[in-house]
Order: sequence, then structure tokens, then C-alpha cells
Amino acid sequence: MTKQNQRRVTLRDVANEAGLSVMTVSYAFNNPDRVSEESLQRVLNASKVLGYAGKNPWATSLRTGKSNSLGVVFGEHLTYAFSDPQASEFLAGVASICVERHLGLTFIPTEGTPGDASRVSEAAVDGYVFWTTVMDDPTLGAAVRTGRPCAIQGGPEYDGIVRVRADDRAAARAMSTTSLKGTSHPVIVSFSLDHTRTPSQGYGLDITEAKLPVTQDRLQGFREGLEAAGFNWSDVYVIALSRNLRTEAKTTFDLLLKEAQIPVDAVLCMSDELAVGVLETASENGRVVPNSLSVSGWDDGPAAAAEGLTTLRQSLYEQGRTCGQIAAGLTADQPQASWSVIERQSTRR
Amino acid sequence: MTKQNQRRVTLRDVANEAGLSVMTVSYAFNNPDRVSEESLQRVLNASKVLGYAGKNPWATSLRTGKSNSLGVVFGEHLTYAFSDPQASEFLAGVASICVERHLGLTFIPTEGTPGDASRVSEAAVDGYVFWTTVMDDPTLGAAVRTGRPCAIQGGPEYDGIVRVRADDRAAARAMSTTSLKGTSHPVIVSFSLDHTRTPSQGYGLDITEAKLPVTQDRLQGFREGLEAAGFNWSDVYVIALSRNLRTEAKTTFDLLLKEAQIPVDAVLCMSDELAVGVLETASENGRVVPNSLSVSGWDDGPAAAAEGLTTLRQSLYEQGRTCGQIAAGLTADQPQASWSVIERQSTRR
DNA sequence: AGCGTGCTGTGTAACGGTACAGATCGAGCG
DNA sequence: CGCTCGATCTGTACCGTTACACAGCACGCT
Repeated sequence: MTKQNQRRVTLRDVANEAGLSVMTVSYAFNNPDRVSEESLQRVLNASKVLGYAGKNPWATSLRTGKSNSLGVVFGEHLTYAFSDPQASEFLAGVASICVERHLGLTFIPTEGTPGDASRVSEAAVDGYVFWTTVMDDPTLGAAVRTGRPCAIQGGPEYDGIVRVRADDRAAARAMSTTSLKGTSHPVIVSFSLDHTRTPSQGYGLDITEAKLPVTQDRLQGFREGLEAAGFNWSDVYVIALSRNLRTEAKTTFDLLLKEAQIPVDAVLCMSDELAVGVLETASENGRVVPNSLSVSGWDDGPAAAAEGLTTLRQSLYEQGRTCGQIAAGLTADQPQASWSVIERQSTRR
Repeated sequence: MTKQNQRRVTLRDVANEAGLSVMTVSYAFNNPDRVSEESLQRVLNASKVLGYAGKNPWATSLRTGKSNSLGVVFGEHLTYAFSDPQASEFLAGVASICVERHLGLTFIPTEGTPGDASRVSEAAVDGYVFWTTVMDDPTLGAAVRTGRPCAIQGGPEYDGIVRVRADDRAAARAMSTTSLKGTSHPVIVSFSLDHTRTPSQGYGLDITEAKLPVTQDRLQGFREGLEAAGFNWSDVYVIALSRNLRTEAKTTFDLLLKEAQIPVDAVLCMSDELAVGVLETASENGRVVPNSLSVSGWDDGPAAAAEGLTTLRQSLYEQGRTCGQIAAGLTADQPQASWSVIERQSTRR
């Protein structure tokens, strides 16, 4: 063992070993051009001899006020970050910025309890990215109060946090028009996402009841599109699912068809994943898409193209990149993410 | 603005405002039972008045030597963490521990360059988890030298790092036996993973050439199983793919069938994802599975059950949990992860 | 009265780096 | 020869928190 006691080797130890001052050693590591070749070698040598494990990150951060890491506050259970396709795509975008700028990526687990606010404000990060956050989340304020840059995907709107999203309301308006083409007097189901619900609990969700701002915006857009086309919002069953899983959509839609016997003509889904589940259940129940049933998804992920799904294209990856850039302090613009309706075979022409 | 200048509010400021000592304020936050109800209220009140953003994480960590965060060193491009099904499942396991123990999860991006070693040793984490690491990765030594607990999935073996994995060699041995049941004089292709390769470059990989220890172990196991059954290792084409994508497997296998015209009888894949790609290409080329072609996967993920794939079951989620526990310092055991061959319709009985 | 005990509050010295201002010294130059 | 200048090196004061040891003080008990 080269280590004296149990104490970790510090810059000072290296300086002593090398017969140089602490500052020279510090410069040798951070700004090698500023020291002579000979000193540099002596520092490197002394480090090796003592087994110097590198600069203490906390000391450096405390002094410089930076930690070279972005924080992600993930509104749902952290394991979903790696299983939900929407979240994954978004996070890949954030990660791409981290790779480019040599930043760490720190997930700050929260569970929606008030105590989590301090876990956010006391995270060693230089900026925050929020994902699927509910309206009254106390962590938003905690992040803003740190004075570090903050970005949020979707919403809610919050003073001091840059909001990155497509215009969900306009997009939903367009989607409802496309989706109901060639249909008269339809009965419509909207499969929405609202992770504050327990599974299959959300029958008949009212617009204002939705906890996620994105859900609110889209429902509002659906409503406007439908009413402009002469349909009634009261003919729409809004069903909120707690998880973005095709199995959730399948069991719920099956129940709707078999038990509730609702004569549904169109299903507007808020993710491709849910839409694929609806398609599967439809075919199991002998419904022909799009002639006897119109189905639309959201996001235009890989599954949408494979299944011929009409969907709303937006790039969550790009939105992730934008959020990453904002959190890294590279820009402070409030960007408008683009979107477009992609018409495929799951809706009538 | 309640803030005086630009300086961030500190504990000291709160103490002054509350008319108490710094330590009392510190106790009020960390150990409220130790202060009187009245002091507690005064501290809380002063914090609110001054807009105290919470304890400075770097100062706390510097003093206590802990940062309440686990580090993940991800051998591939960080965006794959959110798209590769194997990685995702493993990371979900790590994340579950972080949620349970109230720890952050920090990804430390590396690109395989020597400079990355310092990014690892200077990360503000309490322990390390390694994923898909090549044999001579310098970040391994950097992590060990910090003295913090380290865990690695798969390999390589490294002094001071707990290795979590199934016995890949024995598993591969069993799999090759199962997979070649009812076959005589077969020509075999093994689709392997080796992310240091550029796409489709790895024709005719030699066992010892494989950069990933897991790949080496499995190839070795395949070889032993085949030779024990009287087959020749020289009849096996080992093809290393750089990415765990079904599209990679599809184009490569298509090339093999059409251009190289190799009369392949069995394909042993090192992931379900690759195996599914092989199945798709096989059916496009009119090959009937399992009668004219045996296909096996690895991991028994959701796709394997859906496609009736014979595969090797292991739980990367559980291995992720184990790695997380080790990195969090909750245990130091060298565990043996379990595995079993799951026989389905893609191989002969 | 004297003493131990528990509760509450306080000063000070770290933790391990970096910013900053300045010291030293030999070379170059009029 | 005196002076400036650049290259190199150094001492010290922080950054903001917590560990630790100790100081009052009220209270109950002998």
C-alpha cells in the first residue's frame, strides 16, 4: 500500500512529494501550458507514486460553482425512463447534448412528495430538465430558486422555466379533423395519458381534471376540432390511462367494446404505443380499420410506420436536445417545436 | 428581489436573519429534533424571507464525503442507454435501487479515449456501475483508485470490481446443444455483439479477437458445446455486429443468404433483438423455422415470447439491481446470476 | 446545597480544491 | 547598467457546509 493511513491522497500530498507548491500542481492538471515541462513531469510522477485518484469533484465544484452535469427530474417512476418509448426518445436527445458538451447526466428521483423539493434543489447539477410534470409540482419552484437554468418538456408553464413543446392544442385540432374525415355522427374515444391515475380508473375524464398540461392542451384541441366539424364533445369518451403501455390500451378497449358495448367509430390516442394496442384489440374483435374504425396515434415513432398508423409527428429527440441545450446554458430561447399530421392507412381518406 | 447582490444565500445568511448560530440552522435542517420548536420556526421563516435555495450540495459533499448518487459508466454512446433493450432493462434495475435508496443516478459519458479516465475519477458519485466495457478500458482503474465501490455487468474481470453476470460460457454450451438438436453436419452462424466494430465489418471473428469479455465467453461456450456434440468449430461463421439492432441482423443475414450463399442451418444470436431480425429475414427468404433453420436468441425479453423464440433466459433487471446494491455499498458479495434455456418453436425438438 | 443529566445552543476547525495577486529570475534592449 | 517583460512559481484567502467539543441552564434527585 502506498497510502499512508486511510486518508485519500490530496493535491497537497502530491505537491509535497513533487517538491512544488499546491498551485503549481493545480496548474499542472488544469492548465499544463502554464508550467514548465520539468514540473509537469514531476507532478505526473508524484501522482503516480502516491496513487493520486484525481481532483476531488466536490472541492472543485464548491470553488468554481459548476459541476459539469445536467439534472433530469423525471415525474414518473425512474424505471420508466428506460421502458417508455416516448421518454426514452426524449432522454436520448438530452443525452446527446451531454455527450457533445462533456457533461454528466444526473437523474434525480422524485416521488411527488414535498420532501422531494429539497432533493432537487440540493442536487449537484448545473441545470434542470423536467419531464411529465404535473401542474402543482413543488420541485419546479425548488429548481428555479437555485438560479440555475431550467427547461421543461410539455408543461406546465412556470415562471423561470423555458417550455419546450409543440403546439399541442393546434396539433390536436388538426389531428381530430384528419381522423374523422368521412365519418358522420361518430362516437369517439380518446385514450389519454395521465400518470397520476391508477390503471383503468379514468373513465369520463373532464378536460380540466387532467393533471398533465399536455393532456389538457390536446383534449382542448380535440374538442375545438370536433366542434368546428359539427360534432359534439359530449359524444367523446375520454379515458385516462396511467401508463403508456399497449397492454393497458388493449384491456381497456376490450372492456369498452365487450362490456360497455359503446358503438365507437374513432379512437384518438395520445401515443403510438396506445394506438397499436387499440389496433390489436380491434382486429381481435373483428373490426376493420379504417372502414369500421378510425385509429390515430401520436409521435410517429417506429411502431407507427410499421403499423400504418396515422399519427402526429413530432421529434421528442429534438425536443430533448433543445431542453439539454437550455439546461446547459447554451441558449435561452423559447423555441417552438414543429409538428405535422402523418396520414396513413388507419384513418379514412 | 429579496437577494442582496448576486450572491447566493447561504446558511450563514439565514443564521444572521434568524438571530441564531450557523450550527443551529444546520441542525434545524438536518436534525430538527435537536433544536427547539421556536428556533426551528425562526429558521424556516428566515429561509423563506431570504429565499434560501437549500444547502449547497458541493459543500455538504465535500464535508461529508458522500454525494448520494450512483455513477454509471456506459461503454457505448450514451443515447443507446435509452434505445438498446438490453441496456434499458439493466439500467431499469439500477434505477430501481436508486429510487429505493433515495440516490441520484449519474451517467458519466465516455468515448473510450484516455482522457475519459479523469472524467470517471472526478465524478461526484459514491459508487460505480459499468456496462459493456472492453478489456483494456482505462476507466476501470480510474474508478477503483477512487476507493469507491464498483460493480460491472458481464466483464472484464478487474481487481477491485465486483463482477455480476451469468456463467455465460456454461450457458452458451447449453444453448448450442439445445439449438442443434436434430441437426447433422450443420453450418452455423453466430451473430455476436462487439460494439467496437463498425457495422457489418466483423466477418469471421476469432474468439480471442472479441473485445467484449461476454462475447468471448459465449463463443467459447458455443465451441465447447458444438465440439462435444461432434461438430466442427471451423463450420461456424462468427459475425460481430456493432449495434444491437434487428435491422443490422436483417441486412447482414440477407447478404449472407443471397450473396455469400452460405447453406446455413442454424443461427445462434447473442440477443433476442438480433434473433428477431434473423427470423424476419428467414421468412422473407422462404426459409421455414425450425425445420430448415434453427434460430436462438438471448435474454428472453418480451420479443422472445411473442415470436416463439428459443432463448437463454437471464434477468438483466436483477443484474442491474445487484450492481446498484454493490455500488451503493449495501453488499459486497460476488453473486452468481441465474440462467436457463427456454425452448420454444424456433429450434427443433 | 451539590451533583448528574438532558436539552439546546455555539465557536472553530476542517473538507480539498481554485482565484488572485504577487514574487522571483533570466533574457533582451537601448 | 538599469529597466521592462514574459515565463514560472508561490502564499493565502476563500467557497459553504458539518463534526466535534463544549457551554449554559433547568430539572430532579440525594
